[in-house]
This record gives sequence, structure tokens and C-alpha cells, in this order.
Amino acid sequence: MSTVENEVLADHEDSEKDIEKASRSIKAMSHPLRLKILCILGEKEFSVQDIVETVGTSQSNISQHLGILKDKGILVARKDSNKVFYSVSDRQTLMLLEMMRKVFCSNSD
Amino acid sequence: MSTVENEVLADHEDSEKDIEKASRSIKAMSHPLRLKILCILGEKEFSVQDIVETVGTSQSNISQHLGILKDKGILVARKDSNKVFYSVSDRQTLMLLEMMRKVFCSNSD
DNA sequence: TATTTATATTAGACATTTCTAATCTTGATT
DNA sequence: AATCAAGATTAGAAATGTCTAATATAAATA
Repeated sequence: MSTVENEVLADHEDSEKDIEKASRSIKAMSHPLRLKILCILGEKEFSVQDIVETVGTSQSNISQHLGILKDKGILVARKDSNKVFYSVSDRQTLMLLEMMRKVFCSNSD
Repeated sequence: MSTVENEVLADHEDSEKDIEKASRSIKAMSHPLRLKILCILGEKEFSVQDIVETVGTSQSNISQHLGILKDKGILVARKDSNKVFYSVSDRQTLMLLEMMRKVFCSNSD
């Protein structure tokens, strides 16, 4: 098999993997509570209790949702003694969230 | 109740609705097959059979996924005699897909 | 009009996700 | 050490999503 064919196959496999990965991340963002968490966070970091108070559901529920977002690499956690602070993992994800706001929010300006 | 308070409450309700709507749309995009369909479509329109051949699953399965994407306003359908052509509904959704590609795809350039 | 082609719909089995309630862990205070 | 506060984990019931197989519809062609 030629090098070109190899490259084509590799590209195809790459894009399959990209799609699987993207799918998992996007699914993680698609839950209403998780989307709300992401909107609240924006550029700042918040403790779990801050998020519980703002979003308005049980601590256990929030913790599970934060776990999912962290697991998919969308959020990162920083522990400071008793508390854990969550924030959006990187600039690109932040930009994607900004774009979602533009597409879906009535008063995004 | 003052006008200002009314506005604040209205804004809050708006953003709740925005989040619910965004959540539904994003969830619709998050399935691997549906994401693949969206990637294939890009700026062009494709018939159902084109999509079936490219994506590689049953006609029934594709039809159901297309239905979900259309239902959420992500795709639009145009019927031409026997065939139905699907395309991305608007420029903003197309931009969002482009942004997703930037964030998640290894060779997006 | 019978057949073929393109697409949609339906039912139901199976898998995954979500929430609640209870429990656990860890670090800080008393 | 006992208690408190912040957060994570677990089990299981209920809801939702997904796929397959069979069937339906609608337009084109023989």
C-alpha cells in the first residue's frame, strides 16, 4: 500500500476519533444544568457551594455534573484546603461557549 | 413591582429559556452519527441516500437522526420529486460547527 | 397499473443518563 | 478526639435515547 493511501486511511481514522471525542465533549456540555454551570463560570472560577447556590439543585447533583465536565476535560478543579474551585479548562473551550451564547442567547450583546 | 424588577425577572426567564433551547440543540448535535452528518454537510446540501452512503448505517437510522436535527432547527429539508435534500439551517449554526471543528479536530486547517 | 426507488414511520428491546437519598472522606474548629 | 463544613461517591429507580426490523408513503418508471 502506498504512502498516500496510508495517509488517507490515517486521516480517516483521525477524523473518526475526533468525532467520537467531540461527541463526548459536546454531549457533556448539552445538559441544561451543566450548560448553566458553564455559563456561570465564564472566565472566573467558582467553588462548589457557589455553584450550588447559583444553579439551585442538591450538592450531590452539582458534584456529579461537575465530575462529568471535569472528566471530559471541559473544567479543571483547584483544591484550596476545604474548598474546590472549578473553572473552564482552556481558552478554546471558552471561545466555543462564547460562540454558543451568540447562536442561542436572545440578548448576548 | 417596579419596571426594573420586572425586567430583571424577564431577563432571568429569558436566560432559562435560552439555556433549555441551547441544551436541546447542542444535545441534538452531540451524537456521533449526527455530528458526522453535520460535518459532511458543511456548506453543501446532500440527499438522504448520499448521507447514508457516506456515513454508513441503515437508511432508517439516518432518517431518524435527520429527523432529530431537523426537529431542533439545525437542519432544513428541501424536497425535489423523489429525493429530499438536507442542509444546515443558517449561517450561525454553520459558524458554531466551524468553531467546534477548531476546538476538537486535529487537522482543522 | 404494477413495480421500483427514495424516504419516513413505528414498535419494542436494549443501553445510557439522570436524579434522590444515604454514606464517605477530608480538612478545619472546638 | 469530637464536631462541623465542603465536597465526592454509591446504589438504584425512573426517564430518555438508540438501534433494528418491519411497514408505510409518495413519486417515478416500466
